[in-house]
Amino acid sequence: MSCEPEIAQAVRDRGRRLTIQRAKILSALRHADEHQSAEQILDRVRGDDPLADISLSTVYRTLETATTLQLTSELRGASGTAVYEWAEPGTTHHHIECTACGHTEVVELTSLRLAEAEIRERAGFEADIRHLAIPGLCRDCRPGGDG
Amino acid sequence: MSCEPEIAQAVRDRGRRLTIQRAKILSALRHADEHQSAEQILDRVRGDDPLADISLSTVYRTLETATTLQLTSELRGASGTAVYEWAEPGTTHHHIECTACGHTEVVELTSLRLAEAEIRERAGFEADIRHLAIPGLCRDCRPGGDG
DNA sequence: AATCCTGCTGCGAACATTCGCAGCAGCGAA
DNA sequence: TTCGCTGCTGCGAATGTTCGCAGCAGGATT
Repeated sequence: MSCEPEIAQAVRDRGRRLTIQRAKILSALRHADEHQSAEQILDRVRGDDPLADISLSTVYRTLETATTLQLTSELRGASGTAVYEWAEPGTTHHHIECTACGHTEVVELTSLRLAEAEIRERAGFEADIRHLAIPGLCRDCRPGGDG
Repeated sequence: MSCEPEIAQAVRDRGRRLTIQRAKILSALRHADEHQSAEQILDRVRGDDPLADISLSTVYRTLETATTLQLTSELRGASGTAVYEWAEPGTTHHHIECTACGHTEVVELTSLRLAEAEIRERAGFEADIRHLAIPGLCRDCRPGGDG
């Protein structure tokens, strides 16, 4: 697809090598319409090309690298399985996950911008809160109930 | 120690059974001066009483339950090993962890109160941001460097 | 004090993820 | 176009955590 050169460029611009494994893995995630686990990504890659024999280790390593490069983001929720999504540059969103029923919603929280600033001032850290999983209780599960 | 009755009460008040395993596990964490992994807690329990043969599964299950009951909090950083700490009621603090070197610091972020309110309004979730691990780059690891 | 219900535990297996190592391949230089 | 450095991959083992199941034990009731 047309965005593959962009992916290639993005990887190389950051001083990493573009391997066919990386190209396929990142392209699969780029074109998925929702977040994917490592195994799901591997299935997609194999679906596109059954001869592509990429190891699961490589999927994990590629996603780790790409997350460092801010091309993707990683979410480790309570489910026990980490999921990954393509991080469209300049976009921000946050996942809130019900610790009781597992239901998740996506919200963009403007107040977290303030948190980034506060962290910079107080600790000198450059926090990355573009994509974060926040635990909580959803409307249906919280003590107060529905209302 | 003197706080064991309080732990016992806290567990029972929440409708759970107080087993010797839970008492020992929670007491060990309560008296640790920093956050502990499941394995470290098990070592402490065995250190106090070498005959106490508690399984690692039980440590994990107890910590999961206690976290649900808000007696403890769980932090899953990038290190791959989850750590737990006693959650003193009414207290709040946040861990920022450098994704490059692993260095962590503890800060209390007042701006996250706003985030809780924003989440309540926007999604109806009761978020629990009392203790959260936030990824970022520390002063030494961020591109800008030391300054 | 004895009884019962069911929540909790220990065990071992399963699962998700990371690591170590030897060999392969991207890409810059010649 | 070839060469060489070294970053990347596949494999399999190790690690950290969760799950399923059978039996035990907390604590309410009598």
